[in-house]
Amino acid sequence: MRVSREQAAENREKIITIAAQLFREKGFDGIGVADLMKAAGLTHGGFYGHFDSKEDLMAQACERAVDELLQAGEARRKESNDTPYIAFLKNYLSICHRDHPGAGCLMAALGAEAARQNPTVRSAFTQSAKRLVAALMEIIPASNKKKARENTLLTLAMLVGAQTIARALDDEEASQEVLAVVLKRAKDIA
Amino acid sequence: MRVSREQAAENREKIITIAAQLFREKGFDGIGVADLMKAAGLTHGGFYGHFDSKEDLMAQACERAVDELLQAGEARRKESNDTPYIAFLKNYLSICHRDHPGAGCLMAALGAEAARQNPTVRSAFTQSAKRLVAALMEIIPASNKKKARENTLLTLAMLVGAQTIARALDDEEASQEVLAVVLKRAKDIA
DNA sequence: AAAATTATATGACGATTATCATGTATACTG
DNA sequence: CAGTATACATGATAATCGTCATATAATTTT
Repeated sequence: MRVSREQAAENREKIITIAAQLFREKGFDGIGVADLMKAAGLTHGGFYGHFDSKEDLMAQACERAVDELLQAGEARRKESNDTPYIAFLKNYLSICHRDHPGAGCLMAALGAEAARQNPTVRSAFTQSAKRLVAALMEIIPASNKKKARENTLLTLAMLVGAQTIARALDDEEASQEVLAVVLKRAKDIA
Repeated sequence: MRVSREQAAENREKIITIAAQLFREKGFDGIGVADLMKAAGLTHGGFYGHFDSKEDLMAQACERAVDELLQAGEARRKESNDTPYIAFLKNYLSICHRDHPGAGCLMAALGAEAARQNPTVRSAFTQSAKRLVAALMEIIPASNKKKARENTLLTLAMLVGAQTIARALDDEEASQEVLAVVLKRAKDIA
């Protein structure tokens, strides 16, 4: 019933990765510790050997989610004909992103819930958000640094709101309309 | 233990109003039926005499939340020197709105969670969202109807995203920066 | 005024939750 | 290789959840 130190570390990483996915899919309250561990191929008992609490995991899962986002963005940039910024917009506002929140933007999936969490989780979320902003600033077109920051915050707000609304709407046509309108107009903003 | 027909109807309205507030403050999962009833001055037992289920109440609370929003918007419009559209922007992007989600925008508070609810709740949320869009279209500046709709969807996305981010951030300065930048630039969009 | 109806209170149900205690098999350490 | 440490499994804990059954008191209805 004991595994190697190395295997234990892998298990820990897997729990965080699975949590980063399932929290985004189902919300912090939508998935329990036991189901999380089962999804990682373990039982619930070992959880508190790895983490202080569920909230401890929530904080780490926020950072992990952004890790993946930045890494995936880097990969996509190389296989696209568009500029990095246009590629980012197209991907963020895609129907694929709308339908797979578990692999998507942390802020769109968990922003509203994060606002109600304890200081540890909020702090981890804020740090992760700042890393996202910093990464977006690198690829956004702007005449100077001040404008770049403005453009970044404005664009991010548009994108987060667009996915929040598109995901909530029951009406497929209206949902796609939101994504399409924001994509069209976002290109002109920056 | 029984009240008049009229009093019972008032109680029912009160439960919906309280729910519309507390759901936006704490999330659908963040407040239980018993606490909801207690906040309305009742005990939990009578709940199922008024509603089929918690989800039934969630659906009705969405509609109520938008009722209040439109009504409050109407009232504010009369006591402002700004145009209705500018007044709306200033109010939506205010720190007051950020700090009081229970009296604020349904989509910013519950959009992400609504996407994971059952068809009844999603349908009620969608209808409520469409009423919001229709109301915003009436006051937004645009050269024609098509542009008005585009401007509305774009602006709404910006606003919902801005509040989602501003509420989530632990950093007061960064939070206010998001609201300020979006306000400044939103004025030019439409 | 008597009878029927019903809105609410009390209390309980099973299910689910986060967390913790213990046991055990195995990896590390000497 | 012997002994210790520990990662995980099993199982239990108390708390909370949505929901429902029953009792009761007061309103409607007749």
